Amino acid sequence: MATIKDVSKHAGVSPATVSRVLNNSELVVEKTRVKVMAAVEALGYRPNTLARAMASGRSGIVGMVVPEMSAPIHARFIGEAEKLFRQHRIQLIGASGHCDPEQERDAIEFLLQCRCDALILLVEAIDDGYLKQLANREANVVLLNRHVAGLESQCITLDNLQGSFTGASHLIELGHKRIGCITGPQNKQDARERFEGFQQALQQHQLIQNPAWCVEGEFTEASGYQAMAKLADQQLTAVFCGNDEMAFGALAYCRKHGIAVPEQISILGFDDLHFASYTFPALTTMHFPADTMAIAATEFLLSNCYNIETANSAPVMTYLPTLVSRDSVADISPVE
Amino acid sequence: MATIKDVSKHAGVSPATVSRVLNNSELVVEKTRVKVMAAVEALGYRPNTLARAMASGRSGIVGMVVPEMSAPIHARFIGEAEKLFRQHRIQLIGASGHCDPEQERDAIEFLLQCRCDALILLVEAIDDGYLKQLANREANVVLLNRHVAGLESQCITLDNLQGSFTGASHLIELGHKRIGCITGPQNKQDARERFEGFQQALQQHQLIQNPAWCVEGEFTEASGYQAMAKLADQQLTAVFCGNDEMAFGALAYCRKHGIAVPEQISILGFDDLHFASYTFPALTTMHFPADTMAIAATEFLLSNCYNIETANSAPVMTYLPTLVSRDSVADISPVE
DNA sequence: TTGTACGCGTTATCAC
DNA sequence: GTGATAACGCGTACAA
Repeated sequence: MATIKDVSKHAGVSPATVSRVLNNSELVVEKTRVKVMAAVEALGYRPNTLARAMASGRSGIVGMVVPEMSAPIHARFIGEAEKLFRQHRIQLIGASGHCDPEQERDAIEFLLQCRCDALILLVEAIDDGYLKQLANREANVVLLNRHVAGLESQCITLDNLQGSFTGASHLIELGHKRIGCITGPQNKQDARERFEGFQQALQQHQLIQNPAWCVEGEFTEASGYQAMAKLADQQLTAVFCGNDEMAFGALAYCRKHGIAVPEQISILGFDDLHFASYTFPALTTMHFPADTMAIAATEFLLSNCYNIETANSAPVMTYLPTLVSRDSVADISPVE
Repeated sequence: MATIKDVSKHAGVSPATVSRVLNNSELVVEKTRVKVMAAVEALGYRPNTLARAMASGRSGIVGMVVPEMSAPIHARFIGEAEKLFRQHRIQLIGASGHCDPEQERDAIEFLLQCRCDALILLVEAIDDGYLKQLANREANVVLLNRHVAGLESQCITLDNLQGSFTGASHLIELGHKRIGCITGPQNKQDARERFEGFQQALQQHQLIQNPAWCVEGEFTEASGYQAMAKLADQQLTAVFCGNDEMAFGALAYCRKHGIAVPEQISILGFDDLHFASYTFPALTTMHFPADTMAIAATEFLLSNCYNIETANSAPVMTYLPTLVSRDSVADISPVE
């Protein structure tokens, strides 16, 4: 593959001049520029990003760690960020952390070796201390969906507590009193927050909180299905699910066992996955603005790390889930 | 960040020796190796992947282009490949082509500038000529889901035609005679192949092929929904869908309009997305082994580009979709 | 077994 | 405006 030297010889100028032309330096006379561009064309020259990074001290690479690249919600994060970054000729590289402290750490170390200019981290298992040290000494870091004390200005988070509070309140307003809950794994922060918001809503309305009505799932359909099996004979009128996938599982259980949703039982999800509108009944759920948050993280770095000002260079750092009403929740409040 | 020179000074050896230790060269005495490793630890040294790539002429980067990184099926491709590559300390970087020739080309050029050692391409719009030239001159290339004459040995494809033939035949064997079809966009190769297989199956069983029974969709739920609207009054007993997403749309239409699936009409999908088992009724569909194919592509490159032999270094290049029977297709064959 | 010196392809800092 | 030249951090012949 042709190098900058090849181009310079072909054009009869110095490598430095070629570099200037390629980097849109003003200090190049039109005639020279044309000559150089012609040589670039003729040789099919492609600047070497690696060499460029070495020389300039900027890699033009942003790394991103998500739990699982193949999970729909994470794919959305990556997809949106990649699209926006590439418009600015910045390469996003992804790595998966699998919610395991060692694997997350390994992923981060790996990205650091690639000399990423910045890191977008959606990590759950790794400890705060490591992240703080990372942010202070090693790299430009944005934390997604995680709150670390001292790093507030770099955390883009979803207000899970407020979101599930809103969701549970919606159920209550519709007349539901016997409300069950399928929570996510309680070793995860977001699952805990979502459970907490649910509990607070019930508490505020002085509703019964029966431990038998709360089952811990694993954020998967299968676990939602099994959780619903345990909840089925508790005479509940509604079930609040920690995420959509468990809600899908719960829905599947109800269909399988002839429990009509929402006539016999209402089901509320959380995340608003793409498929939520195609279940039967279509899932009422709390919308998680993943796209918006991915874009916010991207714009934050574009501005803070690359000095590129975008339409929205001071992105909002905390997002609120909004209720998306579909067909899986019934209004059972007494008729006036 | 510490460099190899810093480490060498700290350890009191030459940079070359540090390099040897880091690359597991045999020519290092144990005592030296310990000294060096201690220095590495002490300084928190991380080898610079970029510099390493420059010096060795190997970037250790594989690029991958998919139509849309946020689409579930593509996310699966990327996720699987990344997982396997990273075990071998190879970085996968993804870019989206959006099914547009210019954007696909741009994505490829961009990856080439990053000096990827190899490219995994899931591109639909770009022309064969460009790909051939690329494969012959520029890089190690694997084509996913695309057959290019002359590049057979580097194409990992799904036998769409055989798959839809199998699917349609299944419908026919179950007694269906009035079978409609919602095809994907006919400017896409896979959509055409799937339609072709469908037609061949009908032809072989001498069934009617009414043009009014075939509607072209766009591989999206919305288009499947609309297509089903056109098909609803054609007295069909089954509809073959070019992919699952359109089948989801068709399912949604049926529910909305009180058409019972599969009692009144059977629906068959194609792809076997994760979500297919959670629709109502659960979707009968043709399984697209995306995970397996992604792993095949990865192993192919591991072997052919990095000389790393894996469990399965001579992967199968053509895959056959298999029928996954769920609940959306009814047996209406006359009782014997 | 270890050290020296050069090259990888580019940018940046000087002179001219 | 343009051209030498020295970095950037590492791998690797070659020498010792």
